[in-house]
Amino acid sequence: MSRPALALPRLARVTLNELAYAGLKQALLSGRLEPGNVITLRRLADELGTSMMPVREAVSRLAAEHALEVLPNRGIVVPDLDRRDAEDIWELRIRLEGEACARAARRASAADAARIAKLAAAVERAAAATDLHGVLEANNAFQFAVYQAADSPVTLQLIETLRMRSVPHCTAAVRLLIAERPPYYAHSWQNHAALVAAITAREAVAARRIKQSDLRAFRDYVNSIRTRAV
Amino acid sequence: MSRPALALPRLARVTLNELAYAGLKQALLSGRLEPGNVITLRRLADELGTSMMPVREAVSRLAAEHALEVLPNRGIVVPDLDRRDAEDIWELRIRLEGEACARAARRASAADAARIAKLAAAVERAAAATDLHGVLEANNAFQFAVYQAADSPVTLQLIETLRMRSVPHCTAAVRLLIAERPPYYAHSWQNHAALVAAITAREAVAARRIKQSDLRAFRDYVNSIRTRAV
DNA sequence: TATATTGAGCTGTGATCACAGATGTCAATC
DNA sequence: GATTGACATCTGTGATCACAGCTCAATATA
Repeated sequence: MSRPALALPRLARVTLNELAYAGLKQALLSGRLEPGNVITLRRLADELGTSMMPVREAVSRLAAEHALEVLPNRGIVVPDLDRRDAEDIWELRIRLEGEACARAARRASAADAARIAKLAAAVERAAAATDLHGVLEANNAFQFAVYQAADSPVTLQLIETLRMRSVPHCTAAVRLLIAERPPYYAHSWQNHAALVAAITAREAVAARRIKQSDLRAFRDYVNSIRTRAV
Repeated sequence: MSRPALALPRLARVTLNELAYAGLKQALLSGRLEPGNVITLRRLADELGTSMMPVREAVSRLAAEHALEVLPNRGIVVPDLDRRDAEDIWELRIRLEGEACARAARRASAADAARIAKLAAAVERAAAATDLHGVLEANNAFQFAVYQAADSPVTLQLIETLRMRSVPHCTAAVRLLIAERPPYYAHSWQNHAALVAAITAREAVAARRIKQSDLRAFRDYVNSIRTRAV
């Protein structure tokens, strides 16, 4: 037994593969990749300063999760959702994210709650600056802090998968939202605040209800923008 | 416009990557890969008669879904679930598969119901022959026929992900079940029959209830076997 | 006999190359 | 002027190779 005994959870070396995956995931969740955007393995590899190998594995993973789509000899594209998949995903997000909020309210420590409150404030600041990616990033940080407090790694993973498909579908609408409708989303901040309050007060039922009605309202807004755009 | 106009949903060429992925997925869902089994990229490539390339992408995908785990310089292993992940996954399976059964009851056509009934009978035959992989395969065919009837592709995908992690966790218990406890699982067939009946009769609430109580009973059986084994 | 050490043989990771297929441009044709 | 055809270019896929790091068993050491 020559291995240093305390290296137990031996941190796996950070592979370029993982790096590329994390980068693409972040790009999807922050709205930097939008439906229709076509990218290329070689271009991505150049940007990362690596060969195509790590990138193609990362893309392959995301394609398996339907977060990206590989067009045989044309490139890689961010897929848009057809009506049916969109409905499915909204329904599942409402169910899973609602439940995660309820769990978070039951389990969050005071420190968790404080951290969550801080992140909620950051979202508001980013929106005030009409910074699209800033809003989406801050919002993700806020939401995932809540879901992390729910202390259910598998649920967290499913939510991530769903959001990677859902966010690009919503990006255009969010851009409009923060650019043109400040009064509209003002009441979304009230929901954020209410959620933070419910979690702090350990009111699981209220937390679920707030998150679910917020998501439904957001879904309706996105749908209204999209049907108008067509 | 020289392309034949009717090739619209141009069927993507079947890549070796996809083939390897499908093979591994099937191996996991049918209990041919059990927790602790260590495999190797090179061995898998040999078995498939290809290079390592397609296999490693397939493994990479499954590792992203936590269905496999890559041990840095030792090989690839089927991970077993710790208590917390196991609880999470049971909870989510109960929730999602229950809901899928309810949807299936609402939407299944008569033809769907008939097909489902046939597949349920096949499970029983496989169990009578104490054929472990046969049981798991027939069971998957039956269950997924139900979930397919639910007509929610995204839900189906999430259920698949969860089952790829759950099935290996249960395989040992199922082996014991079909080998030593025929009277025990006899009442599981009653549940299958009841589920088929509920779907045929379009009783969504009953379908959900039956599936959920069946899953809970199965979970408890698996847990009892596992704690006994320790 | 128990412990330490070496080294050969693995492992997955990443780079590079070859290739079939699709695309889009541009000239030849009617 | 509109259509067709061919060719150069670019795509992802798969094979092959080099390599650093770990494992594990045989060996040396006390």
